[in-house]
Amino acid sequence: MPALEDADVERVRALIRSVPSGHVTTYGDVARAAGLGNARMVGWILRTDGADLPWHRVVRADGSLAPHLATEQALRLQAENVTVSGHRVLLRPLRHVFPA
DNA sequence: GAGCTGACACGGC
DNA sequence: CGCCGTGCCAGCT
Repeated sequence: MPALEDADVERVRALIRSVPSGHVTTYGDVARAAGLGNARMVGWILRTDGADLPWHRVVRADGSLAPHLATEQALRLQAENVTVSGHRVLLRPLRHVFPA
């Protein structure tokens, strides 16, 4: 019965807000921590209700960024001292892990 | 009601 | 290593 509920959306928003400045997380991690089946849903939530969130701290599993956001996202990340090479971030040392 | 689209992940090449 | 194709779930036309 996995129809996206308001509670799920709020959970995702809270998780992203909990990511400290200078750190980044992945869509997959957020999805798993929020109890969502697919990481695509996280992207969908951010697209609809993520304007007021630090969405730039959320990247793909391999550290790459979505084409349309790549430019601005990279800019914002660099402003937080996050190393960005091209359209890709080094999440190895900066990856924020959510508590199980 | 059916089909296309998308702020993703993963396995191959 | 990086690019490409396939699978997933929900929403929109």
